[in-house]
Amino acid sequence: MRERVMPSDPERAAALELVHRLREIALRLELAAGEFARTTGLHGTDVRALIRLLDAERAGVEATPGWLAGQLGMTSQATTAVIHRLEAAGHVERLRSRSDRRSARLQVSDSAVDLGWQFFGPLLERLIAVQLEPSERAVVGRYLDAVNEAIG
Amino acid sequence: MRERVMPSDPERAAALELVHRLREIALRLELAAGEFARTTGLHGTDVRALIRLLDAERAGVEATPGWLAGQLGMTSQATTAVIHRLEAAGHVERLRSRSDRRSARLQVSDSAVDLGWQFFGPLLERLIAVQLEPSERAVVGRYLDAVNEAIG
DNA sequence: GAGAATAGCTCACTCAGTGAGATAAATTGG
DNA sequence: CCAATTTATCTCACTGAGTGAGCTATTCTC
Repeated sequence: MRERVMPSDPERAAALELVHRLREIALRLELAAGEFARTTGLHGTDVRALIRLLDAERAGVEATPGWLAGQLGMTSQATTAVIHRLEAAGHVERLRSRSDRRSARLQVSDSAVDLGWQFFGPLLERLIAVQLEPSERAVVGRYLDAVNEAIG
Repeated sequence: MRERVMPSDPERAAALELVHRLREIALRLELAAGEFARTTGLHGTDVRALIRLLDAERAGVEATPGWLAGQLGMTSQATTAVIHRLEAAGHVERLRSRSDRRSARLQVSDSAVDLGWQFFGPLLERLIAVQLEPSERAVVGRYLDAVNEAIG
């Protein structure tokens, strides 16, 4: 190797630039969630839990307390507390699981969905409004998929 | 309007799909930061602070406690505590600000940079390794820029 | 069916983050 | 140029989110 290839490589620098932009987006989404938490009086963790529960519903996955704990990277006890708070606020219902009577099925209430839509709706609309040609969208989609795979 | 245009619009659905992938990336980056925190014995907030400080350095911005508080969306007191912890761990140095003697200049130590590189280096390499044609990279770059603008 | 594993919970505790308020330096108005 | 105000940060006392230990109920395994 006659010279430092990597850091001076313009291809590499350009790729790094994309990663920085992705991180910037991640940061801003996090701050937006934090702002939502403040305006609704919820805690940051509670908001993250709600989002994960909504994602589970969308994906058709049965959300249990244990599953949620894994998603949040927290202990089951802390997750129990989160669920209690969300339940008290009327955002989540704890239903019996049919398959396992030790477990519970967590269901997000309509009011919580409405609340989230009220706050994130406009943001989501702006994001969706970013127009791309179908071919461009395919390129972006492939890139995001590759990134997701690289992280996971 | 004869039918629900928006939800059934395939363009819209495809755009939404991209947003979901972005959110997935944001979530995974967050979890990676959490894992880094656990392995290093730092707190999640401390890691976020370190990352922001490194970003500031890269951007040539002078990082003060007040600036950091804003970046973290936290009070100045909590930020003082974060800085104390990072200082005690030897990850940050508090230097005098030349322009304002009330304020401090926060500098990340080399050891912290090394530590971060050790953990995030491999991840970053995998992300950079996602190969794109220059034209594709331009498309992705434009999309990410547009998304960033839409969030901010 | 006995023993092990699993899902979730309660209890007691720790410490991260907040509100109130202090200090010190910079800025502004007369 | 000095008093009043604002700004940047810090200390103190407190709250409550998250953890570890350990319990109960149910399911799995042999």
